[in-house]
Amino acid sequence: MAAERDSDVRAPQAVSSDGAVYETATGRAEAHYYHFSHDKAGMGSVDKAKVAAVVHSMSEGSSFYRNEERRDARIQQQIEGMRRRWQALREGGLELEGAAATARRERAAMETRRRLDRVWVVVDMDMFFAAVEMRDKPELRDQPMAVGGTGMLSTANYAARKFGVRSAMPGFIALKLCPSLVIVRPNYDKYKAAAKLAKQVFRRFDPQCVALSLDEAYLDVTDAVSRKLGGLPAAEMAAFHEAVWDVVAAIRRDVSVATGGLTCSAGAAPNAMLAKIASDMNKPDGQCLVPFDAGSILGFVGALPLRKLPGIGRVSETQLGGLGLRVVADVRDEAARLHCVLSPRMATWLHRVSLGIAESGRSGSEAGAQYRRKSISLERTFRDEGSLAALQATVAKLASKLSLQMQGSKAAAEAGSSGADGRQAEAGRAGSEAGAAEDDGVQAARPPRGHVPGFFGMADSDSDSDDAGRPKVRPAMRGRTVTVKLKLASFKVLQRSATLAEPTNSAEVISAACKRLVAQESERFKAAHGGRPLVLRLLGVKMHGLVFDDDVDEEERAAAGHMCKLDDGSDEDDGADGGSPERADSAVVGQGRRPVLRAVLDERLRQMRRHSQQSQQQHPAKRARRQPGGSSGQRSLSGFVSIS
DNA sequence: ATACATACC
DNA sequence: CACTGGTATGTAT
Repeated sequence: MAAERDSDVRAPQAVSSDGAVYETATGRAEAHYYHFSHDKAGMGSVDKAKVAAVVHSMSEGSSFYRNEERRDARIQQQIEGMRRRWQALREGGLELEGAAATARRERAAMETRRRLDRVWVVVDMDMFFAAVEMRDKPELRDQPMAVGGTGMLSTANYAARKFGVRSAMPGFIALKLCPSLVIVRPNYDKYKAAAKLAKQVFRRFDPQCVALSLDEAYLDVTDAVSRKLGGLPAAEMAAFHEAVWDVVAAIRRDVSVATGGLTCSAGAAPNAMLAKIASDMNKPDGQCLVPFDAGSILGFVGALPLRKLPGIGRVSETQLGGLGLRVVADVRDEAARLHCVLSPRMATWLHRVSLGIAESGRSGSEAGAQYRRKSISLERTFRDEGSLAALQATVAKLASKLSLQMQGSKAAAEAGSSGADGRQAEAGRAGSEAGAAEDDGVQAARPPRGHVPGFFGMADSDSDSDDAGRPKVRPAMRGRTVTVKLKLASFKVLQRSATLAEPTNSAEVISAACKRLVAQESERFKAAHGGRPLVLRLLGVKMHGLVFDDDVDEEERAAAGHMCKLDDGSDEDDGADGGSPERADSAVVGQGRRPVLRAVLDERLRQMRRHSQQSQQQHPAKRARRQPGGSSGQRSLSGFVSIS
């Protein structure tokens, strides 16, 4: 989480090639838009050692903590293996020389693909949930507060952060750190309403903007910047940067006005990855512009701690740290060696992002590609339970709930409150924000679709209409593979899956399959543990291998004897158009149609995550992934700016 | 195809 | 009191 800086009237800044922040000549625009300043403290004044001690004392000896220790031990072991390989690489050795050649070729090819002709902006609402609560209850404003429950927090305001309270922190630990902390239960409807207002602003700057979560959006503002430049060739880079700066300031100002004073932070850059990183650098209530030239970009990314890269989480950071790599420039310098120690994908991905290169086009969506979810799941945490009958009852409930969601909006609507289960309306969802600092980690990223109010205590997670008020159609789907997730009382997680002969969304079929898997595992556990029962703290049911009813192919249409033409070209999440469920980056389906919103979102997710993950075994970290070729047909700014 | 692990919000 | 929930994807087997 970017160190919180004070926020009032920050001069426009950009980062120069050495990673330092410089001022542009564009101070005025935001000077009068931004007013209040959260005290700069943020986490800056937190006594980290003390916080760590408290957190540790609260966790020590718990099942959770013991599980974490096992996990850490495993990771450390992997790192040992990596380190040995790393050190065994000899200068001048065959392997390393070969890798060096690969890395050189790779870099040259990547530089070829660098694009500086699109302007991306990532907007991130500041401590979103908490900000909404504070806006609506002034008495909370000067009070340390967080949104969530005693189990888990979603987000905390800055007063609370001073005590070390963070997103994704269990509420009971937060209360130890800050006894006066006020924990407010989430009011998702309010957050959604606020997000909707913000989105209306985003749409004015980019009609195809994508909301990645309630509190975060991605915008391609290239056209808005062009307009700002009024068609005049902004031969000067400074004038171009100023225009970008002003557009971002305008977005933030308008969001604040539209939402009744909520603030946001934003980053602008030639690609979404850089914009995302930049959005975190001047929060809260600030913005950061990454200059549109390769030299500055290399300096900017090079100085970043690896953890700042979307896709590098706690584990990858630790692994790379074990090799002595701390900032992005380190991996750039060690690209060859990394090719010898990491999986090819991970190595290539790291190399590419270390150069600040990422997809900058709108890709798939522009060709009318359609987003289709790959899986749908529900899971539930409960008190340790060792009775198989009780566990199976939960499985049945999850299965029927999932079945309902898979049957689309009609089924969900008809189900009404029957699915009830009001009793478990507990904490519902809470924190987010894996691990480290980062933004505000408002999680509720994507409300489960077809969610029936009340089941998990998240009332009305999805409204019946989209942002434009059109009725939302949630397509029915079936899945071929069912997976049950079991979290033991020890926090160890197991998963067992089975592929069915036919795709289904029947509650009975799903339930039966899941129960069988759970029963099997229960037996296996008893056999292996001298008859001790399998005690769980969580059960989950997931389906993948999905086929959508509105996504049938030609033969099916013919056989069904009707046209499944549901898509009107609107940006419905799941309009039908016969697109395949896979990526269709190059599929030129429906040229003139508006891209499906979700497809764009999917694109963003890919760009940011594609690279995450890694796996333990031998290869420590993430992977890489080549992006589909840059999309064409986009207006370029090259007429306005000289691109180096 | 299955299992596990990581990441993101 | 008490360490979430949902989706995606990489890697290994």
